[in-house]
Amino acid sequence: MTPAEELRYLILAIQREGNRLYAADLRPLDLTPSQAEALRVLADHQPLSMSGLGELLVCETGDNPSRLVDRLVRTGLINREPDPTDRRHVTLTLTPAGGELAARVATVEERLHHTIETLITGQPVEQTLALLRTFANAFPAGQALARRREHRKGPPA
Amino acid sequence: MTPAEELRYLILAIQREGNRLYAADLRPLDLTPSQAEALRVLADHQPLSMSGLGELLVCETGDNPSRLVDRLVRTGLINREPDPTDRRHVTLTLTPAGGELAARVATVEERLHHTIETLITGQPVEQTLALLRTFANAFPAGQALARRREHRKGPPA
DNA sequence: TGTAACTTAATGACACGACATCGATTCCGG
DNA sequence: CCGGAATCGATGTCGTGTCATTAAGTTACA
Repeated sequence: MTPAEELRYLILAIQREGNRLYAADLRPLDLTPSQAEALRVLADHQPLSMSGLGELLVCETGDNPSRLVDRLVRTGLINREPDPTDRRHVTLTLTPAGGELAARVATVEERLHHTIETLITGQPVEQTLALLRTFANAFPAGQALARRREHRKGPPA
Repeated sequence: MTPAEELRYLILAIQREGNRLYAADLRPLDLTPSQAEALRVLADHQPLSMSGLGELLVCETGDNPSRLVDRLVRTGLINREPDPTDRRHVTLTLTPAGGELAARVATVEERLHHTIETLITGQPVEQTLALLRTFANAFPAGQALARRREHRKGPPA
């Protein structure tokens, strides 16, 4: 197995299993991992338009997260209001319930990250991150991450 | 952002984008990445039962890949026959068309792996793989990978 | 032997994730 | 001011991916 192939399958396997673990931890909150990510991003960057949210999500690459938002609106976690200045846009904000749940998501994430850290301590973490970063930056989803690191709020000007 | 959190999102982002690239390369063959993986695994390990295939797939963790196999049977790429010695089992093999397509998948994968290698040359690949391996081996999907490395054919005895 | 535990594959349900398309709205060039 | 191009969000469709359940078959043990 070449390094490239092994890397490919390792990343697939880890993503899947990590997602399952994360989903299990989120089940008491009645949230999926994607929904949790949307809440966390909104908590940090609201208000956002639909595509503005899409640019900050690592899941749901490229497309509008309309349906993801739909469910969160239906469950009363997100407000979706038309933007009076440009009626093509919508304005997304967290409801009070959404804010509370976002905080609980943060707690769940802390636990998950703690688990991850115990798995990788003593390992060459920095080298790994460096490699994955250059890898990810070649792609849009990686750039979504970079955007979130910058804590940018407005549209790309 | 802690190393754990960054690692989590990097892996998610890379998996998504890699999957999109791979899917685009597979589109001329009318195959999805999961279907391609099933064909490749069968090419290397046939005949397999349904759950035997499931144990070797990195996608479709845990559960039986019945529906995945369904489509490949319907498109004439896989034979699914009852096992006369134990009628709970099915025996999965590639049809001639499936074998040809598996070979073409191998070509597509070579191209993909070449692309990956140009992205990671000059990077600490070995350290990265080591970290991800220990990470993955904590989980079933990672163990599927290990099983495939061993070229094992029979059930776990 | 008879039946309870287990294994295997299939299926129902639900939420993504990706692609394509559509209708409404806004922008821009003339 | 008008009309085409561009933008935004919604939606149709398809194939997963996961959990739960079910039905059929086999095994193990009293």
